[in-house]
Amino acid sequence: MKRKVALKDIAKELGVSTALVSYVMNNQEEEKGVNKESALKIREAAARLNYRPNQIAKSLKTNKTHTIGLIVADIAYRFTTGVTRAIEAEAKKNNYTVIFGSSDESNKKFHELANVLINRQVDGLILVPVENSEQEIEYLQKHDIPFVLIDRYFPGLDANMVAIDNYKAAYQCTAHLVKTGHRNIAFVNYKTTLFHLQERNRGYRQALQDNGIEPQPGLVIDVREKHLEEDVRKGIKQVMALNPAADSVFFATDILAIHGLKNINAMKIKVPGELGVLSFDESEAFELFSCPVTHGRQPIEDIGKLAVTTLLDLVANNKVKRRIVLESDFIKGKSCGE
Amino acid sequence: MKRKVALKDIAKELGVSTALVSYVMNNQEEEKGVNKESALKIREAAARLNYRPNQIAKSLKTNKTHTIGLIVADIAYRFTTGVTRAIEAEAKKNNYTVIFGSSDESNKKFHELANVLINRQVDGLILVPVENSEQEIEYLQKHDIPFVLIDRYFPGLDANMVAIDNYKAAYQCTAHLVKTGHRNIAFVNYKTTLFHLQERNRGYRQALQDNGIEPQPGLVIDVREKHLEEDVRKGIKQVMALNPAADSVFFATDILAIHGLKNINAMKIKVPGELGVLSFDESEAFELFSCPVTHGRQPIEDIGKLAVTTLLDLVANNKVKRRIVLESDFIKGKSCGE
DNA sequence: CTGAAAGCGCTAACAA
DNA sequence: TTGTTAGCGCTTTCAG
Repeated sequence: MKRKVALKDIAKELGVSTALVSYVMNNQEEEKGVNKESALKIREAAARLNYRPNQIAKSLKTNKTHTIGLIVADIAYRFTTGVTRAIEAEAKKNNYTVIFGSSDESNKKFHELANVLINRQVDGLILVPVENSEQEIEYLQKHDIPFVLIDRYFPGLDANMVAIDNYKAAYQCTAHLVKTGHRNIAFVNYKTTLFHLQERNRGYRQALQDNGIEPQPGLVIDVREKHLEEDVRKGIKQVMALNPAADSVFFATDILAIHGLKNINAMKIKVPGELGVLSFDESEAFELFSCPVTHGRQPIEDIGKLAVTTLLDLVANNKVKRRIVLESDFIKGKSCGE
Repeated sequence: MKRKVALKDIAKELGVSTALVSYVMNNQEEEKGVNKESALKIREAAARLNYRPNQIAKSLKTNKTHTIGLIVADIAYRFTTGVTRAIEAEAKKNNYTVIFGSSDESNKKFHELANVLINRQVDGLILVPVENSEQEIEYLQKHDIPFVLIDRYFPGLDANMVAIDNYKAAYQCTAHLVKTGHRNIAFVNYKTTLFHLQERNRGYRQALQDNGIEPQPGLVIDVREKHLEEDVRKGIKQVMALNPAADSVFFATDILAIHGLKNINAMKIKVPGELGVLSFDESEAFELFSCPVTHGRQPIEDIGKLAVTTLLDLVANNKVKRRIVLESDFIKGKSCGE
């Protein structure tokens, strides 16, 4: 790469000081009362020499990078692409850039990424925490590093966060299955300590109970993340083989639903005839299924947007404390026999 | 945020020079011949004071940020998530970080993003160029900014790139439809000036010709990116209404295929019975379709990996010139009546 | 084996 | 209205 042109090059070219050039390049000509003519000359020279301010140098001086670090759980999730897009857009609106990494649900990678981002002096972090990442979160708190959790959170940690009410969402979904005539409702969820997924579990159970339905242990499928395909396949087989067999399945996440539907397809189970299906969170893939899938929907745009605004408030004034809980939507399809 | 601890803090704490601390923190104790004891003391103090090297300062000094800028066309594409993941992994292996932005197929955004990334002193760029971005590319060339194009490229521009042979891929796909007994093969593609998509067009035409099939203008559907849903819907209707109607459809991209299949579902057209379907590039969504979709597949992992290695070679020695053209795979499903 | 010091490109307080 | 200059945190040369 050629030697880059710096402030002092254009100062020298024009025989003015670097301060003057700096003022003009930062559009402070007004407040600093720079002569209109000088300003013009400087702009012209900057354009001619193709001057590009070195953000690195600027950051070192101002101790602000205008950068947000984002750690997502898995780049392949629909939640991730949606929220990343929203975060990027909102960040851009505020003149911030996003540096982004995926933990792939690994606590080790989560930790490493946080380190890299902090060393790069990001102004703050937006995090989708993974299982067992409480320590890392506490570390950030202890060291006053501004951050906002999204999607997931830990009940015991008083951190800034933007998420939905997972209990309520799961309750609504389950209640919808009951309302559409189902009694033997299977529930497919990850086997995890993540609080937001446990909340979905709680919502499912409570809705059953409130409708006078005895929960059947055989209808609850715990899926190991590492054995996703296998466990979903076995789970679907299992709930269909019970007596009485499941009349419906509630998938706790879109990924689980996709794998479930794949198997339902393969097993030639009719939806909604033989089996009602409901998913929490949606996927574009649903549109190719033989029947519109009824599902809950997170307000992904809002989550991303609020995460950024909260974080920037936090950066500006580190006394902010916000726990934002949003409502989720519910999209009626035909997969529950509505 | 609390005041961070810097090199000189730990130097002062120990009564040694910053140089010594710097050597140890960069694991240069051997080559610089630092006393083992001093090294130990320094490491201990660094840990105790929770020292974190300021990458910004380091970058300013070394003129290397160890950062790759990545501009993708749309974060929602499966190609994007796959290639981003591969790029991130390979970058990490080489101790590089990825800063990432999405142009959303807009040339303006592409330009702005390139600017931001360059100002942040990324060591190099990996780009999925958008329509009409030739100027930007030429600018980068003129200013010796290291970059690699992926997925898309411009035949007239002699730039480093990693992509597939789109002509050949489309030829193979079309030939497969012929081989499986189809003659009235519709082709759905974007109306675009992007070379790689035109190449798919050329492959389609040539395959028809080589098989003695007269191309029918009515079977070629040009989709406007801004009117994706509408144009695909109308297109499917149109090719089914022709006389003779289409007996198969070849979708030039996964997105087009998804929208096409959605309509095929809605119109209750039987695949493969009434209509053969073939897609170039795949989507997880295909798995929920009533029948396994035959499709071409780009070697996404390889593209990402090779893009990074090429870029890093380029950064180390700007004389590299590489135009890497990869073969694409072909996945047989059942959607062509195989 | 260790320390002093210059300087990366920029900002901003202060002086003129 | 403009110029001078210290210094952000780090690397690295040179001297001791």
